[in-house]
Amino acid sequence: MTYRLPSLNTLRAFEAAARHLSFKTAASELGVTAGAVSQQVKKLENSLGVALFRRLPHGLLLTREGETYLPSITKVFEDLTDATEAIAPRINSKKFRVGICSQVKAMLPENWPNHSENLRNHVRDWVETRDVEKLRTDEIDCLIRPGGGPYAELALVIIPGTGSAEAWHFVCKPGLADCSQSKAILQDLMRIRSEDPGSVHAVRLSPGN
Amino acid sequence: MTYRLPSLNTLRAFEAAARHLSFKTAASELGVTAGAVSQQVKKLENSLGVALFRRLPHGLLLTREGETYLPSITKVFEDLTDATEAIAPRINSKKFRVGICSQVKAMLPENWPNHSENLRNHVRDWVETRDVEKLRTDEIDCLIRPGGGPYAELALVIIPGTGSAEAWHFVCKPGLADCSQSKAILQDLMRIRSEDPGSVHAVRLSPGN
DNA sequence: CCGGAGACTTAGAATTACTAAGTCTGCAGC
DNA sequence: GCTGCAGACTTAGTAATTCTAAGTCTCCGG
Repeated sequence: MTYRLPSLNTLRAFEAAARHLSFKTAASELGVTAGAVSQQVKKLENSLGVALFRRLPHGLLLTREGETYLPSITKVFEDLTDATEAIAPRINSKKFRVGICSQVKAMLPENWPNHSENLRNHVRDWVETRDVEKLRTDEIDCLIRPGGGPYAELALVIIPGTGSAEAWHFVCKPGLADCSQSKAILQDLMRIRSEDPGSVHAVRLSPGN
Repeated sequence: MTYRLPSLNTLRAFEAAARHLSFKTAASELGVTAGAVSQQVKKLENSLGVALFRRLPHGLLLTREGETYLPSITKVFEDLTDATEAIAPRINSKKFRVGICSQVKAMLPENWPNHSENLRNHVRDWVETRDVEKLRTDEIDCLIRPGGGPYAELALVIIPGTGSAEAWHFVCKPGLADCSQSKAILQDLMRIRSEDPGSVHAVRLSPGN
């Protein structure tokens, strides 16, 4: 029962690239650079010993093997998604209800979170609050506010301010800290806080800080 | 079409641990330490927000969610294996025919490669040869011999000797260098060459050296 | 003959996974 | 009741992988 499998990372890269027939577009879907996708796909092709794409100067074509492989891989990802949602529905399919302190809300774009398609996919709505208790009662899934805490039993990610601006705290249940919804929201907050995005990094702390 | 997926590494750890109901046994199947499996499973549980195991002092039990998840995950791995074998049959299902130079053979255990279950799973048989040409004619899948080369168009992994012992060369087609068969064989050779395994590392070179 | 788009390559940085060593808990044998 | 053992857990440090950034190449269109 020892499976010999290519790594999921390389398969995701392949699947996205094959759907778009473009490393660049795939990269933006996956939130990485085109070089990363290129490397992952090459790694997959090496491990299989089979070329999946024909590289053209302006895009990609699937080889016969790639053409055969794509639908199977897509189905595997769908099955995996279904299986995962069956046991952890909230995490995987539900959009977040976001609590935002008014002070922070004032610094977000007018139409947040509807300014970005990606964010709309991850956020159901938001309520103005700074009450951590609403996390425990499940009224909200995450909370964004200026400092505070400690947040025993909750996960905290600190979003530093640029210059003298105050840091923000992103708080949620520990199981939600690494899910895609949290990541999308954090990424957007980071972007908003810094037009020099290279210089600011969120600081992630363990639960209970 | 953006899937939200747990990482394959964590799923493999879960699947093996769930089948064996033991991190330790799973670890030995996967060729890592029990701590690594424990960490991976915990990471998966965190990302799902659901406990998959109940930890007992002397073993594991699946939770209801784990019980539900296991068969789906097993099936996903099987489907993935099938899909992969359909486009790259040789790499994924066939056992290797190994070429070994007599000089090296003399330094292997009497019953190599039948001394280890893992190795038996990856090696069909071996022939005494040092002829690189047999790789190109597909009579063998990999070749183990003392130095030599260059091996244009072939992949080479160098297995250093301890002390003054001569290094060995593991040569195969580029597409085969990273497959599980090669890995299993290399791992075993490394182990044989050093009872102080921490001090020796195979050196992997690009094709064409 | 340029300029742009997209794929490729590479070094180095960032992230992730693994090991090693030590802790804790309960069972089995004395 | 001790003592030894087995297996899971934790943590710090290391190893391996993945990603980015920056630069290259090739072809197409103007």
